[in-house]
Amino acid sequence: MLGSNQERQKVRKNTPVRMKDIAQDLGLSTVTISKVLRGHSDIGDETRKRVLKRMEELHYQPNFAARALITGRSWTVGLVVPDLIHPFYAQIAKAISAEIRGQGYSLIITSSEEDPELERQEIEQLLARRVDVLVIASAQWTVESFRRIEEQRTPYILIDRQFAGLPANFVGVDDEAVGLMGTNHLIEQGCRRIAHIRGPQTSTALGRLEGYKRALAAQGVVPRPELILPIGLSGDDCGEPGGYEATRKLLQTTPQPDGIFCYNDPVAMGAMRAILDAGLRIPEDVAVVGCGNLHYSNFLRVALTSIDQQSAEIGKQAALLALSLVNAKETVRPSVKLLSPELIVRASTLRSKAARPQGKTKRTGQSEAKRTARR
Amino acid sequence: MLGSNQERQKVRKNTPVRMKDIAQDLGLSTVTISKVLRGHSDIGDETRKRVLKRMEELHYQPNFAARALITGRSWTVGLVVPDLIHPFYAQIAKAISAEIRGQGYSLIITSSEEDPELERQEIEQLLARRVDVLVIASAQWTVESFRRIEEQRTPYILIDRQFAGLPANFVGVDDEAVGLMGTNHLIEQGCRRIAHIRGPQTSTALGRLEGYKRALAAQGVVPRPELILPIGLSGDDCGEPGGYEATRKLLQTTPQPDGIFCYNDPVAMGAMRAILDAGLRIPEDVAVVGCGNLHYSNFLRVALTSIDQQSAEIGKQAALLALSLVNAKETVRPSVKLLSPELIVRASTLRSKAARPQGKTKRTGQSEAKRTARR
DNA sequence: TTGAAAGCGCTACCAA
DNA sequence: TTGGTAGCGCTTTCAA
Repeated sequence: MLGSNQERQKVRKNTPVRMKDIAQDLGLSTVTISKVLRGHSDIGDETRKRVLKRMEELHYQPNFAARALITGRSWTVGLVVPDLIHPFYAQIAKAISAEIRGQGYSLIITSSEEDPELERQEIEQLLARRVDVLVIASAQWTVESFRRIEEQRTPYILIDRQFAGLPANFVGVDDEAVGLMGTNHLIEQGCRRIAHIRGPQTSTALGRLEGYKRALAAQGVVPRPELILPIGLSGDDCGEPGGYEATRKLLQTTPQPDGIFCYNDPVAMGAMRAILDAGLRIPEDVAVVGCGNLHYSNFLRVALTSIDQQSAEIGKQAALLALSLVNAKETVRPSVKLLSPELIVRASTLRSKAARPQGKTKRTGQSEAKRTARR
Repeated sequence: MLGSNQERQKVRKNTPVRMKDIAQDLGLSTVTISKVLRGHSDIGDETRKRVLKRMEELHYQPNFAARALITGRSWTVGLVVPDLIHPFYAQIAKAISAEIRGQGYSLIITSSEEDPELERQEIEQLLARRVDVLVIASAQWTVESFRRIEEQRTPYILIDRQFAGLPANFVGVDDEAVGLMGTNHLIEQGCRRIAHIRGPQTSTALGRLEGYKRALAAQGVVPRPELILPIGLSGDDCGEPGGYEATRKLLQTTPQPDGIFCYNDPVAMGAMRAILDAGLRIPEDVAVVGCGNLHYSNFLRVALTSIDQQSAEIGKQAALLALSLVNAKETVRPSVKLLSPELIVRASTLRSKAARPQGKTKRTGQSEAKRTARR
């Protein structure tokens, strides 16, 4: 046994073990080894055991490239996100990774930096690598990239952001429900003049805006245009500073808004800073709701009520859908999964006992904070 | 032109374009196509142009698997981190990705969830995929996994956490300098009884502790054991709640500490909460320094002074080192890159005008906050 | 139950 | 300057 091993080492120095090596050691053919590896039934029990034993001994690792070449499957999932640092996407990446790991898949992650052109290139690169399936949170404005993917017949799943008129697989939160939920919560807290700081022209932002309007409409309130502001400041940087600027403007309208539903948490943080800077109280004078439930929402000067977007669940569902797509024999028709958002109530909207959470709602204190360490 | 394309499509339906297809179309051999693709010099100008044109037209994409099989290089970098959601690691991942993108490499990312066994499996998986180089922020206690990597002769780089006695490539921040810097800053701010909430038994935590002690020693102060506490609460969860518990204990010692140097930002956040809950002021009664400079440090009830760990720079340096390793003809001897940390002074330590930042130090207000949006 | 032969798409080597 | 030949390590097919 050991003898033949050493022999091999002599001949092939520093090269990984191949099926051929095992076959030669055992006086079998590579075909037999291959079959054992993949659990074929037509192999003698005795032979199977010998082969498995030798594989162990030599730390045999099948060569993915060779396998991919012949099967046409790379056993990789490609993920494209606009920004890996954003906890929302990081969480999705983590969930996908965890879900596919057990099935022998690996995850190639790329970050498009919110740049459509870069995203296009990244997709090309992943297609060239023949990933078995693509999961994309797109920063595109057009659907052109997706046509290219379809040409290559690589299955793909959009997450987070949808495209009207593109019949593609989609997993994301129901953004209209997000808008409804946030606005209704403010109404329940007794807010009467509710403003909205809206996001860019994405399905996400438009959906939330729509939900905001519908919630008001349900109360017979006609949305006042001066209470719907885009995120302040132009350019890419439309987070905290943008929320600050927009809120400064909002506070100058009379009568002042007494509640603000914000496109996302950074914007809400900016809004809160502007409110505090103006000498007003949160939530007594102005209540604030964010979206995203970033994990630090709890540690702000005023803990921020936010709408959780189920990032882990989005990742998980996307992964499951991805696995089903690669295993599908034929092209299946696109499936759309809309997840329900969840309201996390914190201090920024909690006005006295008037608070009466309803529906899918969670109240929480500091104890919820369970995050991280070791760095 | 179009004619031959359609012909091809007839024969090979739904299969990606191969070199062979282009060769046949143009009456050349695959070898010529291959050379054009890789920019070999020994190809006629005329031929090169024709080939490139046809490649365009057919959207030719080289098959990575085939190329990998023959060259033995997979053109992938494997990254293993303990937790993708942690901004520190996310930032590193992003920086590596950006750095290798231009060189034709893709990044396979896996998260070990701080679980050594899972990390071992992930490394095995990546080795089986023949990644060209591994970058690992390890959650291991032993060096066994690394021996396996060395056996396979895959170059690897440790980041963030080091292992004593393991001569491996390393890129990380100088943790002793971190400890020195944080503690010295507190001293400069006039703190006299400086406590330390220490982390687990990793190189990172031990280095910071060492720096803390050295800074005190330089002042002729002998560190008092009752002022050095491990993160409170046992178990995995040693972040914010742990910092809270440890600080509650610290505040019961007499005389009370007037400054706390914390292992990381979550711990510091817990510490601040405990201090405020005890009715004390930050920084007047107790000043607090964290480590990590998580991007929300600015938005806390009291903005947190923190020591930045250069995550982007770590990622970049690791990527450059990785690229140099895959291109190295022979095994090169391990290189160790220790980056200098950077002190970011905020409200949690800024005591009146007594503040006189010195050395590599940055003072900052809200304006520094430049983060994200579109979600 | 086992294995010989063919070939996946590409590149290395050397001859024309 | 161009291309034939010979594989890379594996799976597929089909014959023994």
